[in-house]
Amino acid sequence: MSDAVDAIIGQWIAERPDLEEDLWPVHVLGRLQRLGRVLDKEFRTFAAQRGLELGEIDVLTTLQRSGPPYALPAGALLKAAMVTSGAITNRIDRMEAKGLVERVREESGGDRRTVRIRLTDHGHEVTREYMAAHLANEARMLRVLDREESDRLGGSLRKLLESFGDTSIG
Amino acid sequence: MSDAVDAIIGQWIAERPDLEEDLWPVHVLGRLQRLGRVLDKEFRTFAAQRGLELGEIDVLTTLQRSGPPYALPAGALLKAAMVTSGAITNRIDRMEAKGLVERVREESGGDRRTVRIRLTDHGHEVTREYMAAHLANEARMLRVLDREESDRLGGSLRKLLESFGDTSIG
DNA sequence: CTTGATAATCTCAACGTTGAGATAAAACAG
DNA sequence: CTGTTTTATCTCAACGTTGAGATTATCAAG
Repeated sequence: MSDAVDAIIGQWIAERPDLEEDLWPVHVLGRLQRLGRVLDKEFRTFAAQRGLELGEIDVLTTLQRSGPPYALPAGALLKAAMVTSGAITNRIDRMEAKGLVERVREESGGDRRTVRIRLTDHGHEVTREYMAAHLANEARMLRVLDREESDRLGGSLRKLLESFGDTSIG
Repeated sequence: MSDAVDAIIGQWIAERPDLEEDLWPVHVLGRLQRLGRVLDKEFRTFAAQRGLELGEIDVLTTLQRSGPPYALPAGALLKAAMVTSGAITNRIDRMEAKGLVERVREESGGDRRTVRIRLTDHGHEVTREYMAAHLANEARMLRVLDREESDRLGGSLRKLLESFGDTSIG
């Protein structure tokens, strides 16, 4: 049993034997980096087959799971998506053109700097269909792990995320 | 102990209780997706502090660990980096301008379609310094896991990578 | 009030990647 | 040989993100 990371580590040991003792973090971080690329590609293709961009999925699901009234300020989406303000503006522009979300400015009383992004009925429907298909796809992708190993893996990953400060979606 | 993914799953259960049984893959894949983003940002910053792009690191380390003569055809770099041909051409252009690599076309006998990318002395030096700092940084990032948990985590990640077909760097 | 600082969003040029197509060389078939 | 297919690399326009700056609104202090 060996994967691409084993091959990479083997090359390093052959070329730089002096580094052998220091390569152990690559077993974890090299694989995480590589899995990040693989999953990104997989999810991007999955979304594209449904006419959606990965960043758009991000916005749709964030709004959906935020619950009624399915509307959040642009700034909240920005933090949840871990991207810059320019990226969110572009996403909302595109998604508004597709009829998935709409910009709502509060007329009376509220903070007139904020723009709330609200799921349209169409956006709701697209998101519901997408989530069902996406979760089925994710279950398929994890067939190789039994439930116990999956749980233990999730626990270790949680420790890492916490230690990196990724503890909140607000 | 809870991280951003716990928060996301909690929101989903509140908004869509009917999905609760289907959310378990998110404990693993949601975290992998999120760790991918976090690590990408971390490594990108780390490289930028040394005047390098993440894609450039990719090329430098691939050439270094390939061993003497520290030269590979553009196509090999393309597969190793998991990017398209246009991306590799651009990277080589930039890195050649920085004096990190050089294009070598075989004059006599060889296949004149292929272009071999070779590490320059400067590229060698930059790569050696970078690897030492990078491995120290990676060890620091994994402080939160003891060696046993780290090994077990690496093992589960290897299973996933293999099941996704990521078994070779050639 | 008025001034200054902070906050939320948008604008825009620069950047790296993608993906289709072009170019050129090599391999193969007749 | 000659013509076709395949392989390796480069070209280029389109795309999404970044990051700095502009715009507009709110808040705090005097």
